[in-house]
Amino acid sequence: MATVKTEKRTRQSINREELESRILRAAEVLFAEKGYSGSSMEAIAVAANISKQNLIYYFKNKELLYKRVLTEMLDVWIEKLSFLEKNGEDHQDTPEVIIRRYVREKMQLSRLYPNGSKVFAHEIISGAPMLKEYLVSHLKPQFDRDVILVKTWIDQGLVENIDPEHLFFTIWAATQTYADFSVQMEVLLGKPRLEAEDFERAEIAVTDFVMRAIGAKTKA
Amino acid sequence: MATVKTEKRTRQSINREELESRILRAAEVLFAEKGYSGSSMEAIAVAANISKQNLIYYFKNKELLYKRVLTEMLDVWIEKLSFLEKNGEDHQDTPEVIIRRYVREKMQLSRLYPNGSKVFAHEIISGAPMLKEYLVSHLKPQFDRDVILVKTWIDQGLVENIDPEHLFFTIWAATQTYADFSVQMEVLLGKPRLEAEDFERAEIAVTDFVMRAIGAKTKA
DNA sequence: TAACTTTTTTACCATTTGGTATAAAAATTA
DNA sequence: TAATTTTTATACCAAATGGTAAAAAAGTTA
Repeated sequence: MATVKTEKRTRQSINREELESRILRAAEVLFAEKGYSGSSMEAIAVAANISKQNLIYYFKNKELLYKRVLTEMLDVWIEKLSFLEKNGEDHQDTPEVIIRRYVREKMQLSRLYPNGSKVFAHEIISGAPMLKEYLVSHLKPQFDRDVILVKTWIDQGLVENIDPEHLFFTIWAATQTYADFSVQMEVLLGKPRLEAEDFERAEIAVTDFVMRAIGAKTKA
Repeated sequence: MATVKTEKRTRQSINREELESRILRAAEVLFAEKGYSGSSMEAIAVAANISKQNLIYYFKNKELLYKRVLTEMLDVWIEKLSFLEKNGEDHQDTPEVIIRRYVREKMQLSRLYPNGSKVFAHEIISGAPMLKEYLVSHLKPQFDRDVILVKTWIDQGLVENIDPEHLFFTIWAATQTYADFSVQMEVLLGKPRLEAEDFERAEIAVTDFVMRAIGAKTKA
């Protein structure tokens, strides 16, 4: 579609890219914590260590910046979410192996991109005003295929007669909660931060739940 | 502490109560959709069908109003969350019966108070600035007792050797997601709204997952 | 080095926001 | 009915917000 211009890597273009991603990271943190309305351009600029007007030079308005943060995150996200399909058709992995890997990948997303997850959560809870279209065009087709795959597993007797749609809802909720609701867990576990070992325990626990739920044996 | 004044039920006091709860409902809807910063006093007033200055007469600032919305919701919430403890000690219900009821109650909260759930979710995702203290003082003690109860079940061989803390995290996440992420589900299920039947299916699915996860037999 | 492009800074502004001060109106009580 | 309290409406404001206009500064290229 668009003419791909092979960027010359001048000092300027390098700086620009670096600054752009610095802005995006700063914005992500703020949007995660304060939501869209609660994050001012001024505050984002300060967090990125530039002037507000310079921020506006790079992202000409707040909505554009917000959408960039969202889509940058979804690029990573969706790729992982399509895991099931990709691995299910190519290889001949068992449902257990596939789902086990799927849960692990989702948990890693929560651990590695907690802010992205939170921005996404705020957005969905708010009715997905900026994202609904994307959900319809990108997530739903993939979801439909994944649901069908699980149904074939059920037909083949590979897993219990579970509810495929709600299986996905439960897996997503159970894994994303470790990013979105981390503060609640910190309080309840009496820890200042969720550590790597907490995520490991969580991954084992959630994986075991899901394995038993679909009727697979638990691997010790 | 405070002198309990037995309110005389004049026409004024009745109107006041009715108006106050109308404001709280309107505020809840807005906070759920737009978050704290995204909901202006003006917009809340309009939604409650009064003037902004009149709103301020009833709730002298935004933070106070927000906290009232939160605590009104938590009163309902926490009562249901203490379900386990209450029923576990008094009656001699089996873990299966208790957890089954617990999941059902949580699902009902998502169905009946989706806005409250969303306000709560926004708040926690944002780091619980207004609620952290409450979580420490109210939710944690209760959580600790519930965890101990599950541990005794495990010791008595009544349930599988599950991870109690993460069992609760998973149940909460899997049930609350039907309030908080309803928009995503609507898109994926291709429905304009989640209906009663969706909640029924969801409740069955989630209950089955949890039952299998804890190692109880599924009731047909 | 000169022309040109990209980036940064400075100054400004209209609108929205949460909130105050105050007086008018309505309801309650003595 | 008069005095008092509660509720509502009017006028206003300082601070913050997203954004524009324009020029200075820095970097790139011919």
